[in-house]
Amino acid sequence: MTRIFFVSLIPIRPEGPSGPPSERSDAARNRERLLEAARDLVAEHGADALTMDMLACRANVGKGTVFRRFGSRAGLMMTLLSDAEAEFQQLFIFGPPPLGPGAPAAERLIAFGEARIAYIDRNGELARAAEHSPHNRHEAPPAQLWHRHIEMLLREAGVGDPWLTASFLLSVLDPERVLYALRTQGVELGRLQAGWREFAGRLLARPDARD
Amino acid sequence: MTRIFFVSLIPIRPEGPSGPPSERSDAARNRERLLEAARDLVAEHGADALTMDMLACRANVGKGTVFRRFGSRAGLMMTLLSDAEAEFQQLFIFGPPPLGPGAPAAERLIAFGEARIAYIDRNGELARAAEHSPHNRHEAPPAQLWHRHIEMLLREAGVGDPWLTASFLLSVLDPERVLYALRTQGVELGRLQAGWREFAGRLLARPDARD
DNA sequence: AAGCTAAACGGACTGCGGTCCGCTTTGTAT
DNA sequence: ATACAAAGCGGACCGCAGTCCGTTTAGCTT
Repeated sequence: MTRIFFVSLIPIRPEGPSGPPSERSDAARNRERLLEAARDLVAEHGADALTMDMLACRANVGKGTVFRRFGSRAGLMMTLLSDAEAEFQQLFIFGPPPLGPGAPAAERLIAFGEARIAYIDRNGELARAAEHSPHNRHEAPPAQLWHRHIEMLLREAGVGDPWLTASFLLSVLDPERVLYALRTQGVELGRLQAGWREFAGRLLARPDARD
Repeated sequence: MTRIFFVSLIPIRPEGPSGPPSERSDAARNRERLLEAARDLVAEHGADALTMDMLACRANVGKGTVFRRFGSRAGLMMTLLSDAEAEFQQLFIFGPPPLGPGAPAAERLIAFGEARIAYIDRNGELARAAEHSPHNRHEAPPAQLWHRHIEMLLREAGVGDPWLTASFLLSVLDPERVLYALRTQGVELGRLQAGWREFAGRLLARPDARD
């Protein structure tokens, strides 16, 4: 049985550049200024070093404006990530196997983790900062989508309690943890991915393997 | 081959009540005051609501004193947990099987996770706060001990890259995640433990099962 | 008992994320 | 052109973790 998910694909953030309420011109101008300044600051000093005051100052904008636009520091980081995130989503939902549909669940799960780890290796600091919110946390739209995706794969593979198991697997792929391994512990990207392959492979290994 | 680990068992915190440099009397008095005040505040309002100013005020002590004693908020929480933590350590190192030595690795791992989840259900807020440090994080003595323990079990079970796999499993048992499932998502303790049983069980299932 | 020194003390201060609210700008209705 | 509401703006303000440094005190020495 095929489940159809009504997935809103791109809208990582609720509002696109031109929403129905039609953004006021000064607001649009300020949003551009802020995004440009934020990208510059991240490029120069890294995501962790970016402070909201610094950003407001650089963009010649009041601090209140920054928070009205993005809600929080995490929301800003989310916005900065949205392009990369949308691309990643495309790949595992519509892309070619084994990441996209067409491959067996076990292979798709392995590919998902490998791709996610590579993603974190590239965009990890932003991703980590995007989750560092007192509220939200694991409730951001992308996280929910990953969860549903993995849950579906696990159900396909006949794992009991796929929902909970998906949570477990997402813990392993948490940017905080993955970055800690990559940066602080100095684990090589390849080793991490190989570890995931064995981990996920064992988890979905069918005792009655036959193919 | 049996590996012998020189494990310093109790010292979750570096210094005990009577260290060699012999604590000054006023310092000892203030430490007691602070611990009592901290326990009261946690009992009254929960660990998350405890602020360092509040604690200093309640203990009739300067803020600087609080930080000299515990280093950080996380350090304070660590200290408050040290008794429960030491007890937990005793159980999985010296206690009866299946948690303690004597049972097969797979069973010990399952028991470890179940015990850890129950522990987090009891002391989770403190444990989560104890890890919420900008520095340290996964480097606190207890976490290293758990890691070595799980690593040993995985090696015994013939898992490749036991070190990395142990990191993965500890991600799943992270207080942040477990508490989120228990409190925010409303997952029942029993379901969480059952999920872990299946998860860890699958992971260590030997394809050539014979016993 | 008096003097001395290192340890301990306390609270003002900093930096940061986030909020609030009185003022300004924009787009529209007349 | 003018008036007017609402959306937007900005920066003073708050709470909190953590630091700094001038002052106090415990406990040893003589």
